[in-house]
Amino acid sequence: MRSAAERAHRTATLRDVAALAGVSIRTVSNVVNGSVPVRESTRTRVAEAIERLDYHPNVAARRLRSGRTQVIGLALPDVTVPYFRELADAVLAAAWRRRMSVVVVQTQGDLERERSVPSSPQLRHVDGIILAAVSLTEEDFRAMSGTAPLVLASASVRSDAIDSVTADTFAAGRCVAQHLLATGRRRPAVIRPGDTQWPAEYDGRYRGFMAGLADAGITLPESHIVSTDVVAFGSDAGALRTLRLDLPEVDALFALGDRLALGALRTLHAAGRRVPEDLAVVGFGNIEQSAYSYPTLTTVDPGGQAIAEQAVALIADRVERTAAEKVPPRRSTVDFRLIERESTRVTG
Amino acid sequence: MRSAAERAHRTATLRDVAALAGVSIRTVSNVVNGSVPVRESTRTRVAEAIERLDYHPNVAARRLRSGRTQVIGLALPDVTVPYFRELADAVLAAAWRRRMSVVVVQTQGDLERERSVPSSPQLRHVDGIILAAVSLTEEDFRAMSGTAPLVLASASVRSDAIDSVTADTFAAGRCVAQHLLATGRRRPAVIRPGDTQWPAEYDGRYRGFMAGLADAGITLPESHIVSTDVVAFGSDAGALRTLRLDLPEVDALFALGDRLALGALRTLHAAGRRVPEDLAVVGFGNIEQSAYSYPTLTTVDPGGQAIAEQAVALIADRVERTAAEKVPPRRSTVDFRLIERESTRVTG
DNA sequence: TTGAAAGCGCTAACAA
DNA sequence: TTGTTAGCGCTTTCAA
Repeated sequence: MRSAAERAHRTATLRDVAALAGVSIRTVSNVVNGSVPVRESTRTRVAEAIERLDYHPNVAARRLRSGRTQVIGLALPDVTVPYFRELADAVLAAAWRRRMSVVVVQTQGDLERERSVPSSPQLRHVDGIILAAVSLTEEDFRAMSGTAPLVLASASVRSDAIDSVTADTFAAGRCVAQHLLATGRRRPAVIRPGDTQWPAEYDGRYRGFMAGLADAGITLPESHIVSTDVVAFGSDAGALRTLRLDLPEVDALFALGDRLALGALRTLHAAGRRVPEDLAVVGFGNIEQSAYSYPTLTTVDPGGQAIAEQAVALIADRVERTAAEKVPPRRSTVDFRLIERESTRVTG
Repeated sequence: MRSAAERAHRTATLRDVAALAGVSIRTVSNVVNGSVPVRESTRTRVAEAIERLDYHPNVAARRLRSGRTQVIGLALPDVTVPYFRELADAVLAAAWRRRMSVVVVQTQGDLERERSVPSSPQLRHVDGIILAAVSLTEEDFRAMSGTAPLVLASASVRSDAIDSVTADTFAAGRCVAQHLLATGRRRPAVIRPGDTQWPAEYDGRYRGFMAGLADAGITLPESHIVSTDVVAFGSDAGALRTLRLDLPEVDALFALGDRLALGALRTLHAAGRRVPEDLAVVGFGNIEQSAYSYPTLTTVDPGGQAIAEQAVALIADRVERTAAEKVPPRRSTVDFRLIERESTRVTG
């Protein structure tokens, strides 16, 4: 049985092209792959035959021989979560530019599923895998090293055992603290996701923020560290209660994620507290909506675009080199940017 | 050179397993595929050998022989757009359950890119393609029929030429009208995306709504049909201006998409018009945020989950049947649901 | 029920 | 610069 995509008209093979062009299949292969010089006149003749027969290389055969697929895997928690959705978008775009296909697999951030990514049957035929892990630890990464080319691409999770590209979320968190302090805020609070799900994802920015405050001699009281559930948080009543933002002395709020920040904005508005006049708010992620909220949200752009771009480049590079070449794990850090918008604007 | 995923330890092949089990490769193949009965004792021996060698079938070789890949393609405008993101999520989940991989390709809703989907190199090796088209017309679909198994899976776009699964958006639009009328509203307005980009996507629900109003003898004046840009709409100032919702007589608003509706909600709130007291608002899409807005949004769930599930089932079925079997195009309609929330609640 | 063997279409080593 | 050819690992026909 022929491939599904090829049923219609029996597809042309190298052999057909060779016959039509009056050369050997070797020559056709050379023309197609451009790996070996071919005389111009021959090339033209072959090209014509290819054109005429609408020849397309059979990927499976090529793969069977060469081991390359031009397919990469992208494993992430869930395309529904803003940060990962935007990572997916960027990876897809970067891969497209390089004429590679992307197989997407969702892990739901589940530890077991993340662990089994490199051995997943769904990813068995890929050249390399971009893994946006949120639950794995260094131990897991060590176990994974030495398998297929693998690049870690979360904003926060990095490793010494395998390639990783991340944002320096610690520095970003510290930068948020500095920004808040620089605009005259002195009594900040933090909102973080309560479900300890995906702790690694939020840890860096949290510690960075605390460090930034500590630099200025500020320590947060327990009551100014609020934990809440990201999703439930969306419902305003719940958020208001959770937030206890009746705390009147708080003059700045760092929400560890944009969704959290957006929820806070709504809640504060409903509660009659003015942003940024009474209270500055900063998020993290620079998701699309953050530019359209009321007021628009100051946030950190963790450089998802750049992370994606680099991750794809790293994979491509690893794949390029043959098994022989041992390249030690590389760690690459992408620049974050603090996007200043209305929610922290200095007023009157 | 070996496949990337297989470099580590030279992977076992059928031959290795056969040697270890003391049978021919034919028998091992039979055990692996379960296609032909195998004596129980033989089966056990082979299974042990497989286990011991950690044998995994080589997908490329299998594909080269059989033409199947267990990979399907998903082509959609952009994983960043709520409806398509949720479609992607559902397709990924459905495919995962069937142990299939999904290659995702973004078209940006661009006509040319949608047209070239079936012949795209990125999708050359898939068994079938789920296409969420927004710009193609019946003519394009006809041109595509007869190539790889292909299923159309937008909420609105259907075809006579190829398999399609959609929601009955016309009925849904009409249902919205009925709901609004049933709750006592008499002077509705519509907001639709102004950029005529992806017209097909919005056409059904729009016409359905109009038909529903017509049933009750209502015709909308021009001034009550507002066009606006989905994204710019997010900025409140822009929206307010665009909306001209100073129109004081309007008591109901049908926004053809949830994002539009959510924007309207914010705008109305800022303008001091109360929802649902002064004005009812209905969206379309049932995107996650619609459940968390203030007030929560009444909207239509076009059954994206079911669409995805069915699309995957249709593809799997098409792939199952060999080329010989001609199955005529099938059209499948999925149930929509009107999700009643606060924004249309009857008050007082 | 099992074995032997013929390719699927391609890449690349070896020859010319 | 080009031709010849040996497989890559698997499925499947034909025989036994």
